[in-house]
Amino acid sequence: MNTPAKKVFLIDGSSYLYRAFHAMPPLTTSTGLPTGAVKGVTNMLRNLRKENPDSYYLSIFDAKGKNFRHDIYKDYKANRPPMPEDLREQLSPLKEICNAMGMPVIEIPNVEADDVIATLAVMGSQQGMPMVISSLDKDLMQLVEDPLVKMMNTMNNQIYDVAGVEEKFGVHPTQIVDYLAIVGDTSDNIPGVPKVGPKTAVKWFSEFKNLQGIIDNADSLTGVVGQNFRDSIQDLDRNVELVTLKKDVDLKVSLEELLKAKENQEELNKLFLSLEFNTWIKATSKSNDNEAEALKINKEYQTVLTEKDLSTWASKVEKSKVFAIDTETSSLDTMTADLIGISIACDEGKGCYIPINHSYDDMPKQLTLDAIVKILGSAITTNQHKLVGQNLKFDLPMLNRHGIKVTEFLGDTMLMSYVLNSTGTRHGLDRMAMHYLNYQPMKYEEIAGSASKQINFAQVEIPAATFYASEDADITLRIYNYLNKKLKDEPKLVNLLKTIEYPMLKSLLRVETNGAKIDAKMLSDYSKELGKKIEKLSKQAFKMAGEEFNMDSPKQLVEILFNKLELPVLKKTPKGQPSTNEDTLQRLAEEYDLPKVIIEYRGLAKLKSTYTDSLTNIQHPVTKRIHTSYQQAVTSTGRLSSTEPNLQNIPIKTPEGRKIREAFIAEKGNILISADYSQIELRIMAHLSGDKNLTHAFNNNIDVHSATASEIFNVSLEAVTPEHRRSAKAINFGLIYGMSAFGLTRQLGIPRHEAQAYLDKYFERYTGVREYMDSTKELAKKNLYVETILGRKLHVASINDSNGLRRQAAERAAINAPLQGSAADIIKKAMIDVDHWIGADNSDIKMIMQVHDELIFEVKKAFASDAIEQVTSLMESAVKLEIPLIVDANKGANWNEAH
DNA sequence: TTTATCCCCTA
DNA sequence: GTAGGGGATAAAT
Repeated sequence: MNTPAKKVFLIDGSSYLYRAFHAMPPLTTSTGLPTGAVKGVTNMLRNLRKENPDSYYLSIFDAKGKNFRHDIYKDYKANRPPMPEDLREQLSPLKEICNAMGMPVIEIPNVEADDVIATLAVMGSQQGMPMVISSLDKDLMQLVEDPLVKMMNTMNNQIYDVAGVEEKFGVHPTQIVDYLAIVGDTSDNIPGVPKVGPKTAVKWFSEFKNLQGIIDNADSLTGVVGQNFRDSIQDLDRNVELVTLKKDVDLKVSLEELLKAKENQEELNKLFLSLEFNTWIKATSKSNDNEAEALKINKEYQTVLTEKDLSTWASKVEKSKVFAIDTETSSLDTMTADLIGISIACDEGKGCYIPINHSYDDMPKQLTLDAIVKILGSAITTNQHKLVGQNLKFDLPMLNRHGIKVTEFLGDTMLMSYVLNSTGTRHGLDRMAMHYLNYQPMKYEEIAGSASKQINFAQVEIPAATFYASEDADITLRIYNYLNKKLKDEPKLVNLLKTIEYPMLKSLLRVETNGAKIDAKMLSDYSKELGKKIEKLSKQAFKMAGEEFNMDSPKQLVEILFNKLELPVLKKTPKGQPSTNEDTLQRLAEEYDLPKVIIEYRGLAKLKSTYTDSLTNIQHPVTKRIHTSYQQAVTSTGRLSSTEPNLQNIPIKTPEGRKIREAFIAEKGNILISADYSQIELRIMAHLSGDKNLTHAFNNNIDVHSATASEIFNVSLEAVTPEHRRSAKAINFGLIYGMSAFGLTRQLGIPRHEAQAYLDKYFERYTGVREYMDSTKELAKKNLYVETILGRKLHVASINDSNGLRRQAAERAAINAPLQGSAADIIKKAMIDVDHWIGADNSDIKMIMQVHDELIFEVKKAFASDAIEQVTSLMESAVKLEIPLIVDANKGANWNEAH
């Protein structure tokens, strides 16, 4: 061999598969096939090969069957639990990937992977090839005695040569076998000498060189460990034999043959496709019809600067079956932002950008907005039923404000993706492009910079803007086409989009635009008041602590409470730090004073920072109102979420907190109305389960918690005490959350067996509920999703997870999802109906907020009674259930009064 | 400047 | 026990 030898990597497949299985989240394909471990190992292999491109790779797996070690020692590996089912399922996909990557799989029946690796290492080394064993198994360290053999932990890139082994174990690789024979190996169930661990073993080896040396001097070993060693001598030969790797396994194939393997990209693409590792699919030179081909569509993006080109695109819009549109703007505030440009795509791979308001030196002349509205705007308006976009809740107001009237549309890719699988990916354009098209579009930061260096889109040069904006429209169109195909098999979801999500988008637009009026003066006064109280409390706290510290810092608080003042640590955070949360402080407050002050401080500091200060800050400069942004494609269950600010977590529990609600007011001559569904999730539970007792309570307008208390405690409805009712309420709530006796114990502060007795009694009386919960779990396990009353599919990925904790969490989520999700469906339907009734530009009544089961309106005082009647009626009849839906509605000068 | 952690507000 | 958003601090970059 004259050419320098290439390295050969020996991959210990099983070892990595196990490690990845525990390290990776429990991913599955859309059909439920577990893929987390395969993904983890494949990723590792890809990285390894990237680092070492000019090398050979062999993958060694454990094969079926017992081996000679089981004959020597019947308990060999006897402590190994069987491979979890969802790991076993990943074994053969991984082997296929290894083969396709040109890392041929070697498994020899009745031979352990370690012995195969040892054999290969010797074969390679004899031919002068550097061998790298990629494994986590310390048995293999013995092979490093060969100067051509090294070990590598590919998870952290640590390399073990002779020095590395000595550093890690304190012994030379030639001593590893003896070392393991003494110390033992728990993973293989090989018992070492009792009480002898690494420290003692290393000490002995440094003194007596090897196992024989130690045995020869056994009598001189002192103490219990010395005696233990003398007692164990008869087992040590066996241990040595177990630990020593076999280096002469008959592989039936030569190393040369194995090293001829080549990667097969087409095969690999097929595997990646079936495992849904879409981002790894790579185009092959040979044309075929897999998804990767989408990448090779040529991009033809045009800048439109003349009326002639504009007309051409207007007629393309007219002739197209579907076109995607995207707007570029000067800010994210649709009420004030300037329109910087519009991009359009009518065919995949082809798009245009029409700059309108770019502003920089040496800029080409742009078309006027007037011309654009006249030529293109009318084409868009008359063809709006073919318009698709990504998050049209943003683009529609931008277009409308600038004279391009769009009230209808064909589709919104964000919502299409959301209804298909709310949790499959996030539903931003970039993430969807990666997920569905395996394509990474240009990022906004790439052309506009990021953070403090970010420039306005108007300053982006038109050629760069053309590429970025056209690509967004193009990608939107491609994603639309892709998802539209997927929706062909999902008529219920199409219906959900058309009857709920799309109308909801338009209603939300109006709600957001309406905004809520706040009393900024009152908030800032309250903020000052809170500020004073907070200052007083912190001074008090500093005095008690004997020093000043940052009370907002849990870390510093731990230092004061538990180190300086030596209060007992009752609870730790997940990361191991002593917990200082309210629950813990409350318990400490029984004995100590400082925790009490901190609790009070925290409560007020929260109100000030999160509510009084930030609400005043976020008041809109023009309207002076609060315009939240409702996120329609974020939650797993179908609920909305609210951001900037979050109007769905305004305090209500404490009097201090409720003062924040008093700041939500109405314009002069107006009044607020709040209408909320009563017990909606429990009612849905009654409807879905058909449980007789629950249904009876709701049909006869009986207080449901009292009814439950009466059933559980065996007393008449009249005899239910407040304490009974409180317990029953906790159970009813827990039910919705898929509770366990453990959770109830914590909630009610009662012993576990008592909580269990309540639950048993509950399910005895409400058999329909029990059956519903069981069948929901079963369905979830079978389908990997559950459904809401309007047919929304909610996927529960971990429902068959081998990890008990994860699986149970998924089961609880599966029970909760149809209840929470159906409630979300119902209020969305109600919002659409109410919004429809209100109509456009109605100054008598405006819908201004949604808080999951509550709608808030601002109405003319004279119209309040009519409004309450109409809103109540529309909400109660939003859907027809087996039990009535009840809405409580109230009016008031502010939100606190109205609620 | 971004990311993680802890805490706390809602239905 | 379910589902969210977000502020402040401290560490990582």
